[in-house]
Amino acid sequence: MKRVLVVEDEMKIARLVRDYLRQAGFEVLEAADGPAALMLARSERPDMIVLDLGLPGMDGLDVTRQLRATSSVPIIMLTARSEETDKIVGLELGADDYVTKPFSPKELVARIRAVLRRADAMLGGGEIVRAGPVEIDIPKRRVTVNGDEMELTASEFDLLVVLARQPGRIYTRVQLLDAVHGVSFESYERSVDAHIKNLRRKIESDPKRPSLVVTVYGVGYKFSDA
Amino acid sequence: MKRVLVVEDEMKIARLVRDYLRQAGFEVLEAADGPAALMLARSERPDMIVLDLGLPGMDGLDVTRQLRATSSVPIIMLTARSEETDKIVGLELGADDYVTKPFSPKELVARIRAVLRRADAMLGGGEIVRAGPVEIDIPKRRVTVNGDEMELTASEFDLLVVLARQPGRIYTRVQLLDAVHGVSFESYERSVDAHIKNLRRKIESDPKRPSLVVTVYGVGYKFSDA
DNA sequence: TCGGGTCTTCACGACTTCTCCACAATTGTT
DNA sequence: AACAATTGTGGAGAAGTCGTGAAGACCCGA
Repeated sequence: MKRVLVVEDEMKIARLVRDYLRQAGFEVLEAADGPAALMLARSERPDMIVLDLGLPGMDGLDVTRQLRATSSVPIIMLTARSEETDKIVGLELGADDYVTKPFSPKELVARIRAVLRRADAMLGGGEIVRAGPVEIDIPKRRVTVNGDEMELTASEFDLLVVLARQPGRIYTRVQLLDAVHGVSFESYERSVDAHIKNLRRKIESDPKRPSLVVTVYGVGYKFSDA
Repeated sequence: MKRVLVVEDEMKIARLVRDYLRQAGFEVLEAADGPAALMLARSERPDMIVLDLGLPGMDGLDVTRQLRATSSVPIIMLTARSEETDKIVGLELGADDYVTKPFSPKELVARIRAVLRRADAMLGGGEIVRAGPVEIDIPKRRVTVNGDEMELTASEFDLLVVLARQPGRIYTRVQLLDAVHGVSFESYERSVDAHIKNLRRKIESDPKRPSLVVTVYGVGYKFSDA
């Protein structure tokens, strides 16, 4: 049975959605604001999230960003019809679909089913990136080097995925920062160096002489394609 | 520039979409039915396809199936609100996204961009510049001369790219300085000479008699177009 | 609120590259 | 040919870049 986290501050709508989803055979978790949503998402790991963008306090887009930082859980956004810009930004942040208010519960359920099916199809394929001795299971966020599993932090993982997806391609520090944070956040470029250092400590056989994550002097870093 | 094939039988919608996509900087190809779409997709190899499911004659889902049989071109489906089953089947057939009518062109463009971005990340467009015996892989910043790989510094590489992009075209030292640094930086013009010297040492078979990077007395340098 | 992990930022040393100069070699001009 | 202008070149010092450890900020779960 699939579990859906509904993030909605308006009681009336929340109840409507909850009842309808239960009727349709889903297990429903509820949160009324951003922080609660993030907490529940982490602790309960629902199969998908229905997120109202018009939340008080924390903006719905921020919630999306933060969720996406550590998880690829499918997200459907609820928006008032006027917030078109939000929709677009939302889609770019990685929301899987959105529904505009007013909506029929029937439509919402249909979309939830569609998104879940799509997610399942994805998972079935199981996206795996291989590069040299490194193997990355993206949905599971698991990395092995020569078969040995490594424990990476969120940033280290994101960095490695970007680099390993296209071995040989060189990325600047700014590009890599973008990969780690959703959007280009103002910050010290060289924090990338620190992450690279830690990443190397974990995945390189001789971190002093990196053979996987290679620095390109004056430009940035790349995953070796030799 | 990205090329989008729009498959739509209703003239009004087709025109609306076409105009909006052109405005957004896409090149637009058009087909009004399934067979035409398949033909164009095969002959023109567009970067993505926007496909109306409600086509006369051949069903949009059949088109999807046939496309998928030979290609992995990204597909966005247009559906009328009621055809829910179609949507689901479409996604299972490998469509990348769907948009329900009525839709805003802005939304469509946003989704196209999102899908293209995803596809790009997958592929990694390798731009390659060739000039004489020199081959330059820009994203990888790799240079080969007659197949032998050369190690260039960042400045040498930047210089070479500018010159090799348009063999025969003559650049002044100032222009070449601009190429190396972002904007025209106040500095000693003749440091370009030093870089040219080092570059020649690496890529010319006889650096004393340069045949690739040629000096134009009194003006500057060019890449030989002979 | 605390404790543990992660992320950012900083400062320093080691290293690479760039700039700049002086002088030599070449080219163009008279 | 003689001269002037321009370019080639080696090399030294300046400037830039990277690796690193450590300190503090930050975040999250207990």
